[in-house]
Formats: sequence, structure tokens, C-alpha cells
Amino acid sequence: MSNTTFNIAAVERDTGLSKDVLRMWERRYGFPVPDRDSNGERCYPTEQVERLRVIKRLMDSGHRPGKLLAMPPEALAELAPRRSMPGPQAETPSCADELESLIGLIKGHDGAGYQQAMHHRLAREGMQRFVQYTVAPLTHRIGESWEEGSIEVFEEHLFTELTKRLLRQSIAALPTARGGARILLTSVPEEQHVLGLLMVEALFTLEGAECIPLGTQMPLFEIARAAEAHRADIVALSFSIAFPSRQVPALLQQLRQLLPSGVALWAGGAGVGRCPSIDGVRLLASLPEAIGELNTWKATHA
Amino acid sequence: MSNTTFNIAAVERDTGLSKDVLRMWERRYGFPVPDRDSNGERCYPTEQVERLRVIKRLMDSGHRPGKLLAMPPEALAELAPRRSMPGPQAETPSCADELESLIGLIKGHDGAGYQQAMHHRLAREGMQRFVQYTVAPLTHRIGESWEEGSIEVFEEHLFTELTKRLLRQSIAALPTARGGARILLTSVPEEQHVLGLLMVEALFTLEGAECIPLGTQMPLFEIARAAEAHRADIVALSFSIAFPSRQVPALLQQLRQLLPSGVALWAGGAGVGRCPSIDGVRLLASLPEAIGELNTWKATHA
DNA sequence: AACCAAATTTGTCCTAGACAATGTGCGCTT
DNA sequence: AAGCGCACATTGTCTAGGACAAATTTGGTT
Repeated sequence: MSNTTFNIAAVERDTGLSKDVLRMWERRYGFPVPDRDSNGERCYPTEQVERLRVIKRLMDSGHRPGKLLAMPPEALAELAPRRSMPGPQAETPSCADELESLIGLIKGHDGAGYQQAMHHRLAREGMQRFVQYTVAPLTHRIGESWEEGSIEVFEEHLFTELTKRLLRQSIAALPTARGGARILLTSVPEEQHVLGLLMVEALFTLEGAECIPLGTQMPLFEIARAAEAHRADIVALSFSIAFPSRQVPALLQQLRQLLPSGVALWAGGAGVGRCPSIDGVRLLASLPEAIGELNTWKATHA
Repeated sequence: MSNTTFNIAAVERDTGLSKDVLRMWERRYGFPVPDRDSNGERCYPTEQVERLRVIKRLMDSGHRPGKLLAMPPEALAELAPRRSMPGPQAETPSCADELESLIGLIKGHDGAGYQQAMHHRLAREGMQRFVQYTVAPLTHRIGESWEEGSIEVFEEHLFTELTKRLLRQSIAALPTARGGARILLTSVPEEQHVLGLLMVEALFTLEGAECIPLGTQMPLFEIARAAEAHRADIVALSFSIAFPSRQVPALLQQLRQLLPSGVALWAGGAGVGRCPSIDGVRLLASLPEAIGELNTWKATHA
């Protein structure tokens, strides 16, 4: 009993592997090979779904599918905790040990402790430094931990949820200026990471801009209509490192054409790192650069 | 120039219509019929994507695809604003006019005004009544407006974003009890609506429970692991009205089997309205019912 | 008017082939 | 030995059309 099986849609949902990929792997590599129901449709047993999840995770850490799918299940487990190299960490202005202790709170599932520690840091550093020297490096480290496989999905969710709260709360506490640049903040469909948007929103608001936060995943058409309705001066998009980078240029180009030419289009986040420059689109590789760009804008529109 | 076209993946992203559906419609109804690139792949021109968006929207309001796809584009426009019936609105304890004025602020793109008005109401009504008599009916009305077609996507996004902020902010201000029920709050993959979760989180926290908010879209396995790691007493899931209701029973059954039997599983939201009852799963149709269930739990575990 | 059965509508799944984009590795040149 | 380019291997996504079950509408009967 309790012999649950998953249909192909459920497996797609739970693993993030598309139906096409699941069928292709079955054809090419001989795994997964699900049972079939009376109607000939695939019924994946729990073990196979679990193994697929491990494989997906290792792929996200850079392993090739071909190798992973040829491996016996036991060998996968050994690969799992690809240990963290010391690596370059001098770039994070906040002491790395302090970041690690924050991450430790998350991994210890101590949400209350994490919130308290973050509030403390915010009070100590002030908003701008807090965002740049605590939240941004911390988010980066969480991403690394994810790649290393040293953090669970639900731990990452807890981190994201609590950090979102903190940032939104802090933004709400800021005085809202009128008359500054009107900046529409959002992301394209498929891009659901919101932390980057909240970070720039905090910094832009500090600089006296009027931010219009529309959350994530706006269809391109809607972004254009929203820009018009809100009389935005600037549309700022965020792309996380997880976003398929080859799609970025096409998306930006399309949106640029949908937007009135008087509206500036800025794109930032780790996802635009290796993106060719596009006419009429400002690519912002870092938070300081974003602040700089806003100041340039203010100077030209004074 | 500016002759943008969308490949099938981009159309799926922007319209929410699956690739399978797009191809099937082309075969069956003769629309959309995209151009083809040199590789034989579909290139949808902007007009067709726009028409598809209108169609999708009308479908969400209850129209049948077959009729819509047979219609000329002009006829679609006439259908668009299916006017709001007076209907049953006595159930909303807050005066309907007041709700409409809040919605008016959103439709007027006055984010600041909306936030101010909501803060005012929160202060006047207190948290519990605010959630039950303002936020819940307001969310419901926004959903209706969406169906009527009287609200834009980006307006709905603005509403959601600002309301999320307000709720999170208010929850953070509540005293966090220790020793109450430990309730893990999340939603399944594909379900990204978070307002319902925030509403119950507010109410549960008021009742002295310790909530663990994990955001939305947790794979079922991860929910089970998170429940264990956080030693949760209760896992509470939210299903919005937009969630495909036929999938709900299977999902709940699967999750029930993955969870330890000592952990209670509650599911709420408009999405569980017409769901058959499942062994070991409590279906909560309304916010008051959720509070009642929590009190029952407290009584049995005292 | 209410109810059940038949017919239609509609989405999702199936197989299997093709190709482009990306990554890998080899050999050549400097 | 290091850098560059080309060929090859890998991998995901697209294509086509067929099949079927679930949901909904239609029509007939009580």
C-alpha cells in the first residue's frame, strides 16, 4: 500500500524536468523507465522521481546529464556534496564568518533567530550598506551553497521568504519621495526571483526615486502597458543567474520595441552578466552601477 | 522594422497557453497560423499573440475556446467587458462601496493612496477583522474584476504586491509566541498565489501559533522534508481558485502519504471548494473555519 | 421541470524523427 | 607548452499527427 505513482505532469512539476526531456531521456539513456497504466501513460514510481530529483540537482551544479543518467543510483549519492572550495571570498565586504553564521541559522531552521540577527545588522549598518554588504553577498552565498548541494530546497525557501519580508518591511519604512524618477520594477515571465528587485527598490528609494513594484513575471505586453499607465520614466528588469541567459537578449529587444522610446529600459542581475549590449537598453552588472546610473539619469533630467 | 515575432516557447510564456494547445488549435480550428522560419519552426507575429491573449482572458471568464477561435477578431472585443452583475455581495461584511473605492485607487494606479487607505483600515479594524473583512473580500473582488475583464494584469500585480507587503509587515509586527502549534505554510508547485497563505498566517499567528512561512511552490518531497526538519505539527497548503481543481485530490493524497502520520495536513483556499474529502486531510473552506480548526487542535493537544 | 444518456468538445498524452545550440576534445600552429 | 580553430558528441526543443479520457453540452424521456 501507499504505492504512489506520478504521472508525467506531476514529475515535471516536482522535478522541473520538462515532459519532452523526460521522454527523451527514456528513449536515449534508458532512464527513467516508468510503468504504464491501462491507457499506456507513464506512471513514475517514487524511487525514480527521487533519483530524478538528485540528478536534476547535480545538473544544476554543473554535471552533465549523460554521465549522471549512466550512473547507478549509489554512485550519485557520492557526488552529491561537492565540497565547497575556499575560493575567492575577499570580494564580500562583510566578514565571511558573519555571513556563514547567518547561513547557519537558516540551516538550523531557526527562522526567528535569523530575523533577529538580520534586524540587528540592519540597525547597525543602515539600509544602504545592509543591502550591499549583507543581503547581496548573503544571497550570493546561498546560491553557491545551492550549487554545492549543501542547502535544502526548503531551507532556501525559508531564507528567501524571511529576507523578502525584511526588505519589504524596511522599504515601507522609508519616506516616499515625490517628483523623483518614476521607476517600474518587475521581471519577465519565467523569472520569479524577487530578491534582486527588492534590493534595487531599497537603493533606488533611498536615492529619492519613486518605485512602482509590480512583482515578478509580467508578460512583455503588460510591462509596456503598465509603463504607460504609470507614466514611468524607467523600466527596470531583474534577471537571476538561474534565468536561461540565451533568451535574455531577445527578450530585451522585444520589450524595447514595445516600450515608448521616451522610457528608459534597464536590466540587471547576475543573469545579464554575459549578455551583449543592446541598443536602447542599459545593462547593469551590479548594485553600485545601478545607483550610478540613477544618478546619471537624475543629472540629465534636472 | 520592429517586426518582432515570437517562437512557440515565447508565446507559451506570454499567454499561458501550452505548446500542445497552441499546436492543437492550429490543427483543429485554423488559428493561430504562425509563419515558419527557415527551420520550419513557428514564428507568431505580434497580432496573433495579442489575439491569443484576448482569447485566453475570455476563456478564464468562462467562454468556450471553440466559439472564441471561430470568431473574427473584432467580435472578440465586444465580448470583452462582460459587465458585472449586481449578484450576491451581502456576504462581505465591509461596506461594498468602501471596497470599490479601494479598487478604484488601484485602477487609478495610485499605489501610495492605496497603501495609506489600507493602513488606515488596519488601524481602525484591528488585524483580525482587517484580514477577514477587508483583505479577503477585496481579494475576492479583484478576482471577480479579473473575470469581468475590468482590471488589467499589471493592476492586479500592483494590488497583489502592495497587499503582500502590508500583510507581511503586519505579521512581522505581531508578537511571536513560542510553544504553540508549529504550522508550516506553503503551496504546491504551479500554485504561486501567496495572499491566501499570508492571510492565514496572520490569523494563525494571532491565535498564538508559530508559523513557518516557506513561500509558494514547494515540491511535495520538499514539503515532507521541511515538515520533518522543522518538527511541524501541521502542514497547511493554499490552493487558489485558479489552480486546476481536478489535480487537487491527487496532490493531497500523495502528500498525505509522504508526510509522517503524526503531522496534520490542512488545505484551504477557493481551490479546494469542490474537492471530495480525503482521509487524513482537513479541507478548510474559509478563514473562520481555519481558525476554528486551529482551536480544535489546541484543545486536543493541550 | 428534472434527470439520465449520448454526443461533442477539449486538453493532454503518445511515438518518433530532425535539427540547432552548446560543450568537448583533438590537432595544428606559434 | 600554450593558444586557436575545427570537427565531433551531447543535449534540449521543435515538428507531425494519432489517440483517448474528462468535462461539458445536447437531446430525449419521465
